[in-house]
Amino acid sequence: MTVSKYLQIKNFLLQQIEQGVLPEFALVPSENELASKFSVSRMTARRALQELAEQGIVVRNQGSRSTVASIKSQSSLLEIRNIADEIADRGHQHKAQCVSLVEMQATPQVANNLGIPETSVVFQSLVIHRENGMPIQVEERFVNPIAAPQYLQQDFNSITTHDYLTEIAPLTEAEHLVEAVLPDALLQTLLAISQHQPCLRVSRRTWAKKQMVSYAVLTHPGNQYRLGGHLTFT
Amino acid sequence: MTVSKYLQIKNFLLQQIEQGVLPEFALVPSENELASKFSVSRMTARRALQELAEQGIVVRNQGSRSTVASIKSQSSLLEIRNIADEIADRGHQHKAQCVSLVEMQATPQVANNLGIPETSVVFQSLVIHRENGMPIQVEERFVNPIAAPQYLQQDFNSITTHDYLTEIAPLTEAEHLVEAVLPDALLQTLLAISQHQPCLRVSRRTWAKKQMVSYAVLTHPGNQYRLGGHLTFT
DNA sequence: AAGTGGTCTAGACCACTTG
DNA sequence: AAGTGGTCTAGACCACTTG
Repeated sequence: MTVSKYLQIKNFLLQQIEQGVLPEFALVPSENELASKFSVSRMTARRALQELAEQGIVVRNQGSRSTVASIKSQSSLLEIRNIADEIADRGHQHKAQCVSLVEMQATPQVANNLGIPETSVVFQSLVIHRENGMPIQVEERFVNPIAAPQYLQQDFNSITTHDYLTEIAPLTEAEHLVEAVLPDALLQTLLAISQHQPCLRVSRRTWAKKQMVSYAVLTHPGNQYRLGGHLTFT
Repeated sequence: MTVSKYLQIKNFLLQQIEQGVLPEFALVPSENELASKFSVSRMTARRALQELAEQGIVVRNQGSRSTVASIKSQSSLLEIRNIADEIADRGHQHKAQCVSLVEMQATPQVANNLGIPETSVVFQSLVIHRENGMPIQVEERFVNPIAAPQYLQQDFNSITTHDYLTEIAPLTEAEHLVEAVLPDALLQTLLAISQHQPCLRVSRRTWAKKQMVSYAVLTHPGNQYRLGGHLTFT
């Protein structure tokens, strides 16, 4: 499988940005420069820049040069995305660290969110996601044992919970709740932030067919993470 | 100002979909058909389809024809809702208080978000929304004077900015950014909260047809407001 | 085999910003 | 005046799904 030319250029630029060769607000090579450097037509070089612009990574300036956008992260509310893919798309390195993976008695809140009896046991995982080493999400997830009986046997340092769950049971439905919260002591430690740093929390319930699979509480430092969405009305 | 060809094609297709000529899952004209119908090169027709695909309005199927996307996946999350309607739906009383309504020089940030020259003037409104007397949203809105020339003459204590703007120019598109922030001094006063109370901020840009209409920064006390969404996958 | 979308070329003219 | 990004053309070859 050969990588298409525009993707090669895109990845080259992403790498330059990631490595700091092209810092925030730096001038990006022009379409013509990229075309000649990569022995490619201008339309192909253009496509690489265009897609980076759509992802909010570079800013196009008609009449003058494109620049590297401000670093703040952005992700789409419209898609259920794997945090690992999101980070990879930004050309950054993702690492997941599984802090705990246990079976526990469902609390009333958890049982309610998973739609199971209060007497049930559930699986619980706590994973820290890092982007280039910086903690960007603490993922606390409660899983319905009926939907994923082998959950406790997985290694969530090497596969994300999201990937594992979609593999064994494709998602058919999801529900979100987004709110701003202050971090408790545990979150302060895990995210390496102060008690007054606001956090963006996404609580997500997912279904496969009609069965509820998991309830996840995803907490992000407010200064590191944003959610974006684009809507078109007909 | 003439409208570019790919936009003409895009708008034509949007209209067909809107009017039900092309319902959910219908086959969309191929790139070649559009090219010949509009006397345009295939690359130009392609661009129209490509952008519709990026917006999730059509689905591209390599080797076979593009189709109109399922309605569910389009109208998914973060509806554009009027805060007044939302509060009314909860059976509560809504009151809006217009704090200021002025013409101002666009700051670079505002000009950028409205897609207008930095030398332009814009209209700015600042409105507090209350639910049963409790402040629940501070709405700071910047409006493109070209899109809403009579904006300054309205009474935003009795009609919401949202209602007024949708009345004079139906929304066709919106873009959101959601983040967690700490309130500045003004917000602390207006929302009656402390400096350490996290807030949920939604920045929203809206378009009517191809014209950008307004840029709104909506700030809510984190303990009073949540955003919800439900997604179904097909 | 015919049609479709995905990638790509080597040109062109334009509006815009900068020296 | 020179460089930039925005739009557009008329071709090409390919991988893929369909009859």
